[in-house]
Parts: sequence; C-alpha cells; structure tokens
Amino acid sequence: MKPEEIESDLRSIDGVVGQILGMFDNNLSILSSSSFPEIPYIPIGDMKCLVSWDSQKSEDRDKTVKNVTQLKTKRGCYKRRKNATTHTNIVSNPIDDGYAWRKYGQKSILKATHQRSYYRCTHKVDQGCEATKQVQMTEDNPPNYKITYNGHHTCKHLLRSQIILDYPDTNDTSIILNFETNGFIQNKQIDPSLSSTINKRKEGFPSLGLKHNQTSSSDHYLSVQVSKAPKDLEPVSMISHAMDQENMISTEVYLPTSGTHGYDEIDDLIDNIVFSELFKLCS
DNA sequence: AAAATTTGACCTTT
DNA sequence: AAAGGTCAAATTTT
Repeated sequence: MKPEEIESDLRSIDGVVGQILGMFDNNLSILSSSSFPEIPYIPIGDMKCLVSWDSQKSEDRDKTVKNVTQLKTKRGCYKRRKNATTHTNIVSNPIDDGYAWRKYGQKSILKATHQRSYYRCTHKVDQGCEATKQVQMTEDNPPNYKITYNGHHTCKHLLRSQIILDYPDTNDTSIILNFETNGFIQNKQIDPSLSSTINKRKEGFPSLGLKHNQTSSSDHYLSVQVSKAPKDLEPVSMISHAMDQENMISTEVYLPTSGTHGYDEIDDLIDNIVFSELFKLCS
C-alpha cells in the first residue's frame, strides 16, 4: 500500500474516532438533560408549535402588516434550544461523516474568507430528526473544515444501524462482519478459516448501486476485522488497511493492546468504518 | 418527477 | 443595527 493511502486511511480513522467521541458526548448530554427537567428543553418531536406559527407567518406576509400581539404569543416557538448539544471538530475531508445531510443555507461570515454552509438531517421531514451541522472552511492550506454539529440524530440511519453484531464468547478477539449490498444475508460465512462469528441483519440492506462490479449484481462483501494490535505496533493506536479482492473489500483495524474497549465501543467503530468503506466504494 | 441546492429575504440573537 | 441562522421559491441535479 502506498504511504499516502495509509495516511489518508489514518486520517479517516481519526475522524471516525472524533465522531464516536462526539456521540458519547451527545448521549451524555441527552441523559443529563432528561434527568434534570428544570433545564429548558423543547422536545425534538414537538412540531405543533412550528406548524401553527408557520401558517400565521404566511398570513402576515400576505397582509404585509405584522400582528404584534400574535407575534408575542407565538414567540416561544422561535426560541433556540439553549442547551442543545453541540460538538465541533476539525476535519480535512468534510463529506464523509456517515449521515445524510441536506444543505439549507450558506452565509458569508464576518472575518472569514469562506462562506459557512448549513446542513440539516435529510430525515427532518420524514422522521422529525432535528440534527444540524455547520461547515466552515478554515483559512489554512491545505484547507481544513470546522464542523459544528447541533443536536443529535433521532432518525434511523438506514445504512448504519441495521447491522447487528454477534460476538464470539470465546477468547477470540477478532470480529468479522460481512453483508451483501443487495438483499439479505443469513449467517453466511465468508471464510471458514477465520474463526469468527458472522452477523446477520434485521432488515434488508438497501442497494447502493456499486459501480465496482458489473458482472454479478448482488454478491459484494465488506469485511472488517478488529483485533488487538501486535506488540511491535505500539504506541500506534489504530491501523486500518483495506484491500480489494474479487468482490470483497476487507479492512483490518488494530486496537491498542493496552486499554479497554467495550463491545459497544467496537460496535460503533465498526459501524463507522463500514460506512466509510462503503462510501469510498460508491464514490 | 422528485430530490437537492442556491440564494435573497426574513427572523433571532447579540 | 449588525451578524448569524433559517426559510422557501427558484433553479439545478438526479
């Protein structure tokens, strides 16, 4: 593998770690805000307020006269969630963060040469997901992107979370994950020599329209192997390398031999890597 | 045809 | 009042 490929892989892993940390951050904030009801918090799914306000607003526009009294009574609807969870990180590639975003605005920002872009979750309308992010290109070159995430995703992210992992109850520390890009999978084993369990999914995995393999339509595999890093690799925390075989992409990730990793953590990690690999495949 | 982006107006916050 | 954030009609892309 070329050094620059390895480097870019490491960078993407770095981003993934940032995202995982962000998720923990989010989850903690969610937990704390729900256990302390006195903190002002507007429920995410509460759309009634917005709907009635919107209709009022368009009437006002037609009359070109604003009804101040009604504005005041509806004003609560505009209140920003003061304690909404935010998390920012700097990233070299702003595209691949595993969520589906819809751009809804772009602004010039004072003392910034580049404009700031505003995104909201694609599933805001169909699932009421209120997650939002801003992307701001930094001044330095090569350019980086400061990404500010607001709120958390309440949507089902179709690509990422339908993957259910079963873990070996043996001392085997490696996990193999594989799935078809079309249709379903039922405990299919990709390589019997790898003594690992195979996951299965609850629901069908949506077709990704891979350009990668024209000859056969439905038998693509992605395998992710997570294992303890060999001693001589420390203190490198993680190394991932991916290789193409016929219609299989396989990625290996080493976790540090020291340090403790719960299955949830590894689950998240794999989730992210899987997504990121798929993303590469499709682009 | 449907979904995503662009862009200026509109709204809130500072 | 100025700056930042959001809406939504027009436009472009899929």
